[in-house]
Amino acid sequence: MRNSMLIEVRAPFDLGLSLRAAAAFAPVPPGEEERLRLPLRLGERLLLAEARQVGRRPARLEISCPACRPGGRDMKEAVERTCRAVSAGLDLRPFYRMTAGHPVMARVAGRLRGLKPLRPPELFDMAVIAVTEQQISLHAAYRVRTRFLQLFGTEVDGVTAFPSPRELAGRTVEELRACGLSGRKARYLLELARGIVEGRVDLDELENMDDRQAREYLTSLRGFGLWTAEYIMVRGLGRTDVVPADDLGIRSLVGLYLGDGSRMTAEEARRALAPFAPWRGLAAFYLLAYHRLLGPDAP
DNA sequence: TACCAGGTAAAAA
DNA sequence: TTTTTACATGGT
Repeated sequence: MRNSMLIEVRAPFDLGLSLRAAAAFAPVPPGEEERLRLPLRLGERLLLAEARQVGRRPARLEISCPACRPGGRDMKEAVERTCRAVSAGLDLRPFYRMTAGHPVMARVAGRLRGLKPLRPPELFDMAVIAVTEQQISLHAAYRVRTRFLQLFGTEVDGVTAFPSPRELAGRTVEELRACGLSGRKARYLLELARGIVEGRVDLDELENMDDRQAREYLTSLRGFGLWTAEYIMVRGLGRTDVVPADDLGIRSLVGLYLGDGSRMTAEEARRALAPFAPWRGLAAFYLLAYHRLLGPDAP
């Protein structure tokens, strides 16, 4: 056994396309990167896993973890976590079958074949991302998050990992505000981090909940409203039927591609996406990715 | 300079 | 109960 493994993932899958789509949401020039580099927390250790695609049909990834013990339990977990991060088990074919007859979605899905949503390595990371993106523009949120990572993150082989809940829990509101978070958001994140450390909150439990339960659990946390809960569900948990319809970007985009071009209300966006159940979240994700990579705003 | 931007909870009415 | 308001940063 080596500390690198070949893993078959559900085809169709295009890692490079998925990476480009993920990168297109950040206000920085897209890289040429074809590898996924993923900082993972295994127990108290922070280590880097890498994945690159080595086959299309069947779709295969080579997953490596230099710091893992060859054949060890840590290697096994690194592979599992990496698979989860690339939505390896997601079967896109039923989604493609469903969109095949749709005047807009057929073209969108056809141009993005093999695109899967990439998930952050930890749900806590996703919670931080979601809270930073509340209300302010994505660009402003990105700047805040960059400072957050500079101040509180840890670098592993050139990739900056988010702080663990334990690492963040020892900070103060003032320290968090230094990266541009509002006092409110700083308190939300500290409250979450401390809740996790003290065992009152367990984000990993969300994996075992259905959509309704997860929505309820997340919205019971202070600072986590419906938008944040659904945003975390679709991006962090890979829930393919969940759409944060309150989201300004989604309302604009659904209006643009499935409506008359103007921004919809949340209710209109929900109605417009209803025909795509149980793939409403994936449909919205494909529209977003299409718009960023190939649409009028594409570079 | 304003105003808006992938919201939310708390205050005020 | 429902409706305002404060909050942070960054682009236009």
